[in-house]
Parts: sequence; structure tokens; C-alpha cells
Amino acid sequence: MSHQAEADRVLRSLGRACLEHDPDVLRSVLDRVGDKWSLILIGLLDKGPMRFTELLRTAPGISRRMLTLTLRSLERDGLVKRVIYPEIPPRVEYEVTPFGRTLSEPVLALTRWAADNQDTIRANRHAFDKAAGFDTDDLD
Amino acid sequence: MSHQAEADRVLRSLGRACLEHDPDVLRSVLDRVGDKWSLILIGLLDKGPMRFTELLRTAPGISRRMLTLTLRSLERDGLVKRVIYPEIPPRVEYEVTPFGRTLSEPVLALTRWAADNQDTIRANRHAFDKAAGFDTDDLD
DNA sequence: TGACTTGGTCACCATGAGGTGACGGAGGAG
DNA sequence: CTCCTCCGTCACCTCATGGTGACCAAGTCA
Repeated sequence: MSHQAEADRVLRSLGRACLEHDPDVLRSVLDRVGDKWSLILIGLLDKGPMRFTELLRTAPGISRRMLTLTLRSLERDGLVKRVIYPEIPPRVEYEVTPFGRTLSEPVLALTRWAADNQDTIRANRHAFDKAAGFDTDDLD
Repeated sequence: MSHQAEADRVLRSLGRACLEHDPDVLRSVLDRVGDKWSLILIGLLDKGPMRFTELLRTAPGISRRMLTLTLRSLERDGLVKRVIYPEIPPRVEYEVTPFGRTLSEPVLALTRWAADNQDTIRANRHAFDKAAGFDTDDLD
């Protein structure tokens, strides 16, 4: 067990040393999914395929234009697949590709972090703002 | 082992069912760190404390204004600590707090994803653009 | 008396991301 | 004959993000 644990630690530190938050790589992923809607849509579609209008109703506040644009760029990157059913009225479903699903994991990690820590952040902000607003306690 | 594996899967699916990419939570984390520089700075500072001008030189393309603004908001959220050394000329160091370091993990996961998959994305884009640009092969 | 350093702040401006509302076409319902 | 639904596209406009360059304090060096 200590063998396993140590090997794990070594591997982890190796990975860390090799990759180390490269700003340029980070920039590239942010350019891809750092916009207002990409990750939201990936998240929604992760639960199962959805129709255009369904996404429009489900994603809080997205416009038709941005939905189209974002879906196109996701499709272009191979993260989402567009399936057309030639019916009348037309039906189009979007689904996450297996490739897209690999992105879903780190995103979920981030969401989890946010869920776990939003209270802490709120408290920190409150404290910071109070301290900046008036430092009555360190004046006499 | 199969016990362990199954317990793991159950836990995972529970976590998934409970959290499930909540769009609002995702939105909140994106509002916090989805800007142009926050994650970059967190990434840089993760390697150790840095001075203002040092960050200015190291972060590719950031302006003084945005560096100040981003550092302030990170400090406000308790992700980064500002340490002033009252010397002349002034010296200020920024370091990631333990809290900030917890964010560093999911960010690293995302960076790792980007590093692993940027080639795939490039290929997908190329294919998509070629298909959209001219479909000479399915015309006769 | 300047010029140089660090760590900012401020006013101004440009860009582009993203929202709004109109239009479309093909068919079905009233 | 008109209106509805679905899945978009297009032109237009707004507003927030973020860049630029000037300025500042305070001490040191020449």
C-alpha cells in the first residue's frame, strides 16, 4: 500500500512538474470554453440529448443567436453532435460526443469546487468589503 | 476489489445525481474566474509568490490596469494574499492562499485536458471547416 | 536639479461579445 | 386565408471588458 501511495505521489509530482499550469495552454482552453455559454451547454447536454428549443428554454437567459453560435463552435470542435430528423416541423437534437464527455469531467470538478466554496467566497468578499469600507476599529 | 470498485461507482453516481452540472452554480464560478486573467494568475502564483512587476512581465500580454484589477478581485475572494514590504522603492508580493490552492486543482485538471486534447480539437476544426467550405465530393 | 525605481490610479477609448427583433419556409390546424 | 410551430439567419445596437498613456509618491543616485 505504501508502494502504491508513493508511486502515486511520484507520478502526480511528475505530472505537476511537466505541465505546471502553462499560461499558454490555459489561455487556449479559456479561449475555447471560457465564453458565456459553452460550459453551460456542455453541462446540460451531458445529461442527455436535447432539442434546440429545449435548450433555449432550459439554459437560463441564452438568446437564440448565442445558442446557435455556441452550438456551432462546439460542433466544430467535435464536442457536440448535431442530429437532424427530416420531419415537419423540423426536429434537431444535440448530444455530447464521447470526446465532449471527457471535457465534462474537469468541468464537473470545477462546478463541484464552486458548489463547495461559494459560501466561503461570499464571506471573504463581505469581510474584504467591510475592511475596505471603513476601518473604524483601528482608528481610535 | 469489486466491493471497492462498486462502492466507488455508487458514490460517483450519487455525487453526479446530487450536483449534476447545475447551470447556476457553473455560471457563478464562470463569473468569478471566467475572465481573461484570473486563472492565468492563479496558475502563475501557484508556483510561488511573485511581485507585481514580475507578474506583469511573466503573464503574456497583461496590462498594468488589468493586473491590478484581477489581483484585487482575487484578493477580495480570498484566493490570493497581498504582502507589502514597506521599503523604498516599494515591494509587494502576491501569493496564493491555501484556499486559492484548492481552486488550483480543478484548474490544473482543465489545463491537463487542454494539453491532452488540443491536437484533437485542431483536427476536428480542420475537418469541420473543410466539410463546410466546399463539399465538392458529394456534388457530382 | 533632474532622472530612475516600484506599484499603482485615473481618464479615455476601442473592440467585440452578446442581446433584440424581424424575417423565412414548409407544413398543419382552424 | 391566416396563424402556429421549429430552427434557425441577418442586421443592428448596446454595453462591458480590457488596453493605452499620463500621472503620482518617495526616496536614491549623479
